[in-house]
Amino acid sequence: MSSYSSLLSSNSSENDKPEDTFEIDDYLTFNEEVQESHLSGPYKPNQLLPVTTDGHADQRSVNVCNRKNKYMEQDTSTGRKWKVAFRTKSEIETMDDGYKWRKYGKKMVKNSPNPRNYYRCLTEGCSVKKRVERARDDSSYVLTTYEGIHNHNVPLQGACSYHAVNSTSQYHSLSSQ
DNA sequence: CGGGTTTGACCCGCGC
DNA sequence: GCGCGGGTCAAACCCG
Repeated sequence: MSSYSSLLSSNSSENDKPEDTFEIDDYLTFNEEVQESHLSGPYKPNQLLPVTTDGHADQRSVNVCNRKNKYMEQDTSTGRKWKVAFRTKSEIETMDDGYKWRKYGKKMVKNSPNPRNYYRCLTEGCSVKKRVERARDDSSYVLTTYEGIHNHNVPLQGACSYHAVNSTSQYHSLSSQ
């Protein structure tokens, strides 16, 4: 895929070079209150939406995200939230995705030996949050959940250099949590 | 000294 | 009402 940030932006720009991208193991995006009329294809309301399993977002995925972005812009007053979750097999947890984050919390989660870390986007007026934790069943995987849509561009152009290694394509559903 | 992190306390929703 | 678990706050702390 191109960078996560360009995927989320309503007008996806040019693709990054392959060496500037990171291989994701899974990529899920879901909207808590999405209306079926806003989605095409087999997706249903409140359903997790597997976007890609090979580490590259396909055109359908981008279309879904773009549609959802527009939908959210129309309904920010309703409290609808966009969530994007993906899993990477990586040694490091805090990957530089081009945005500036501040850590504001850390919690041990039940039935997991690994803590969950909470981050907030530092850009003023942007309320995007993300949660990072290691998978409870395999600590070599990092689960990252983004909540919200950035209302600004990536502040650090060219900073999206992820080097997660040995990605695989196992399906993983966060709905089991 | 300023900005980011740590960490215990606090808040809130939910199930019983 | 109470306890539990997840999420957030904020003071203390750390570090460049």
